[in-house]
Amino acid sequence: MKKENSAPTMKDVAREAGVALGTVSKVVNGLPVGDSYKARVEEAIKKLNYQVNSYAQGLKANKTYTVALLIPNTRDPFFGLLAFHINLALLKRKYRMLLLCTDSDSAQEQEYITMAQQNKVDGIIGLTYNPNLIIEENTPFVSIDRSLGSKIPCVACDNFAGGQLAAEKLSDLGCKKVAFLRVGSSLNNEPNKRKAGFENGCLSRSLEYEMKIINDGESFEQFVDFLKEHMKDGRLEFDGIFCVTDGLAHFTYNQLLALGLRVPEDVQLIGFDGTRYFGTSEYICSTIVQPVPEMAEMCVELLLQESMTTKPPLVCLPVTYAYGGTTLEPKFEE
Amino acid sequence: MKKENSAPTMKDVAREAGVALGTVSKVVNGLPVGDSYKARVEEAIKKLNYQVNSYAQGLKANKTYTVALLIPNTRDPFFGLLAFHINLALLKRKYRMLLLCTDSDSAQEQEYITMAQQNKVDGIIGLTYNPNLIIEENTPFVSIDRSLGSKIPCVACDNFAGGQLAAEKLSDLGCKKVAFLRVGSSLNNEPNKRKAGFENGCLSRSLEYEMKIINDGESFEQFVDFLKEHMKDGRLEFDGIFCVTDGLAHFTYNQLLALGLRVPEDVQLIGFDGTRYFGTSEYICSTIVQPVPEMAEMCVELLLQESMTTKPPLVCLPVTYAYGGTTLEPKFEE
DNA sequence: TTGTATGCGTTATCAT
DNA sequence: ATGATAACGCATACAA
Repeated sequence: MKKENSAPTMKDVAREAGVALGTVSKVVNGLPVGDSYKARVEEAIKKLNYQVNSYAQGLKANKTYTVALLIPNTRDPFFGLLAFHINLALLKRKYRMLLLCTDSDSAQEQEYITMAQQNKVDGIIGLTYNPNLIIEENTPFVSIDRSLGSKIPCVACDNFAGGQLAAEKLSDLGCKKVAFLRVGSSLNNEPNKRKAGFENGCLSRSLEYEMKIINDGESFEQFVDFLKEHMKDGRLEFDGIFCVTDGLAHFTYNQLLALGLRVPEDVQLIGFDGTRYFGTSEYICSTIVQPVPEMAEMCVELLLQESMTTKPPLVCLPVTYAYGGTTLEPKFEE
Repeated sequence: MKKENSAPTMKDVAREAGVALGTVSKVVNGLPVGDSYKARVEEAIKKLNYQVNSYAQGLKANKTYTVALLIPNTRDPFFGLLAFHINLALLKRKYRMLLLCTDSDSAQEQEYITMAQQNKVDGIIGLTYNPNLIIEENTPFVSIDRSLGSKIPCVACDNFAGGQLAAEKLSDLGCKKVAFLRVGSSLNNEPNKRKAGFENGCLSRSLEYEMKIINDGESFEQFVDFLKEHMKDGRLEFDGIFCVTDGLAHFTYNQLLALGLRVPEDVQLIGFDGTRYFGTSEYICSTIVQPVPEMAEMCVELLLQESMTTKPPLVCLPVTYAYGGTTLEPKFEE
């Protein structure tokens, strides 16, 4: 009577059923076993309410069916959506997910990677910002939105095409002079390509444009100043603005209203990400939508695909444009 | 040469350092060891890049430092915020969190509880809807927003006080006749108390009120019909509306505008939850704010508090009112 | 087909 | 203080 209240083990089941330990293991794992034995074992399992200990299983198999997700938080709508779909994709495959919110702390990112490896996870999916991340070779890793070297696959939406699409849409909707507002990351990550795509789109449409780029951590007030500088006689020089994220678009929307401008009549506004009210309602603004479910599936697929000898270093998934009230209605298009 | 690429084990470290297995264990766990031995072991650990296998640890200790969180999703802002703070609270205590999004599927809820127990988690925190959930006694459980029996602590905000506060605020802000809009859950959960609190508040202030309650899954169109029925000569009979969630408040806001009404000038609107744009910006509407960080801390505290012999069956945390543009500004108050 | 024995990586109890 | 050894719960190769 070593442990009164502890959960029953295979040994307990074997004793209860009057069979050997190995037999129980076989029944549990669906290996061929005599019918009468099988029945007795199953009865004992039910009686004792036995459940296999997956920690012990993992110890044997050196496989844990667990994947860690490193992400800044689940409070930002984009991150929350991403975490949700990655969770579903993993659970669908009978994998468990360890959530590690880094709270945008680079030191935490490194620490949690170590923690994940101690947990002997089968792989790690990470949306990280630490520029000096050290990834051990022995744990499969998939990065989101940022390349971590050619050996580690990176999954992102097609940010360049998204920027381009934004420019083309603004042009299609009748804009003559547009602006690009961006909070720049010093990191060399995929979302940075939105700028190049936008410029490319403007050039191909001969659309006049200007850009205002501030650094991460700097005050958004600079955008307000920028807008004010381009006001003349109560009118803004721009009739279209592309913001690098929906969050910035929302901020800009409020500023434009405060300046007495109408959106979309005076200025049209396009954001990026595809953020919706309450996760599922309307879009908060007209936006370039990231294919989050597909990105999640791709991350999981790439991570668990053992057979792939050479994994693609960068996968870009297609984006779409969605109307969200801050551009002229589709029916107004030519 | 059994496993070429596998992670190094304690045995490998012992061999490398030329000491016994037990000595390595002591060094790792900070138990007294001779200085020269300690140095050698630490050097070997660094050289081999050794990391303890917490699965094996858990097997021995029958403790895994892992907690499972059952939640419908992380896409809804409230759930995303809650998951984030629970994750932080657990990580702060060196606990790991298994995320199990149920996608509002009752069958999944039960299945994931079983899965969590197989994983030998040290406890489960659950925000669930399955009316017939079976919780094994042997795993500590804390429920959010719904009582699961006197043996299982339930953590929630003070929903009754929140409803009451909403009524009082509307009264303070000058409302004469108000309405309560609610999507009812057939479940006997805590948020249902918002209704009773609101009624109580209206009565204590002698505030005239009416209620429109639809069942979960029914169309929101019924609310639109309700509003239209109470329109007379382009004016609404109500000058204040309390919605059971911010999501419903947002929907109602749009409907009111479509009916040609001004918010907050013609009708003031208060929601519930404290939802913010992008998780951290302004409130989406005037709202009763749930103390999410405190609720998260309380859940974790109650779950891990071994010493408590008798845990409280229900803990209600205080709510606050926040201005969010759909009520008259505070300065307008008397 | 069924039972037995060994090992997975760690901790803890022993002697030494 | 240090080293050997048993045990945690399970899977499996092997013996019966």
